[in-house]
Amino acid sequence: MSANSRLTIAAHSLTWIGLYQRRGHEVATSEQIATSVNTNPVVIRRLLGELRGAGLVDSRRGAGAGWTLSRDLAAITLLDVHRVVEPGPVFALHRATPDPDCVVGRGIGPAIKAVYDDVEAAMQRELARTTLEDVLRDVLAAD
Amino acid sequence: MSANSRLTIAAHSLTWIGLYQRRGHEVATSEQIATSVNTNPVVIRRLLGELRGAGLVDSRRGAGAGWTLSRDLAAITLLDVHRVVEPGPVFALHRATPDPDCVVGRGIGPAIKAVYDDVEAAMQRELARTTLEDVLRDVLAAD
DNA sequence: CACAGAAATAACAATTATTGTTACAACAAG
DNA sequence: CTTGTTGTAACAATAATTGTTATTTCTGTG
Repeated sequence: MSANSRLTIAAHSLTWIGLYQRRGHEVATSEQIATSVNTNPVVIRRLLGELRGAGLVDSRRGAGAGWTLSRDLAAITLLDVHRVVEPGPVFALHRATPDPDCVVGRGIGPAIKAVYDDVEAAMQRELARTTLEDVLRDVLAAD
Repeated sequence: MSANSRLTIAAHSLTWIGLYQRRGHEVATSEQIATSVNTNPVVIRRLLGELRGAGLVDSRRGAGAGWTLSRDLAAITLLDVHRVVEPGPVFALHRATPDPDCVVGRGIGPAIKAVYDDVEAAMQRELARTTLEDVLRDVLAAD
């Protein structure tokens, strides 16, 4: 697969909007965000559009339009973002059903899925520990 | 990307070889394994070839050839397998370098990478907790 | 030595996700 | 009405996974 930087780009975008608003601006445009991220504005709009669907950001249209956070940075965890931009499991089970006449073929699916579920849970616990406020703090501290 | 079932197929293959050997057989052919997994033998050979490079299996060529485990199932964790078949991080950073003239552009990479590292570590801890012996036990218990 | 069975390997197509890009429609502030 | 920006569609480029076919290489056995 090509590199999957959706979570990175989404977190970057939200953090940028948060800092921009904190500095007194009303709305951030996808053009501005794209400049900081170094990508195309449409990429930003697509991602932020998904995040809007999850209630993390709002958008205004028309002249003077742009994006605003729906919640404070401190109320958005990386897990919140991850859930939106990376749905679906990290590991897939078999693409085709394994041989039902084989013990291993019959039992391996459920057996390994139990492990995958634990792995996902551990991942989510880690992602939930960090808010975008934490990220912004680290960003500013490193400057 | 297409579904990533490499870890699942690899674990299935190794578990199958382990059970087959435990039942008194010398070597397992990719044809047999492919039947249980329900895929093409070449897919199995490719994966097992990578696992051989990591010292998890051996292969014999010629007539009566096939695959054998290099270690007991109890000495192979899912992390061992994962390391071989899914190298590289779960989350990628930016594809293109973010704007160095922007505070967020400068700092977001290291800030978020620290989180990603913690997530990977948590994932690996979980994967290391399960051996293929555990998997086989669950498989047989469910039968 | 010849044969047969199986791995080793190369090559290709199909599918899919991500990313970047262009173009244009929809919309709202002034 | 003009202008700036989102909303959206459409497309290409890239890349990874998976499946498949075909061919070569190796080795045990008769």
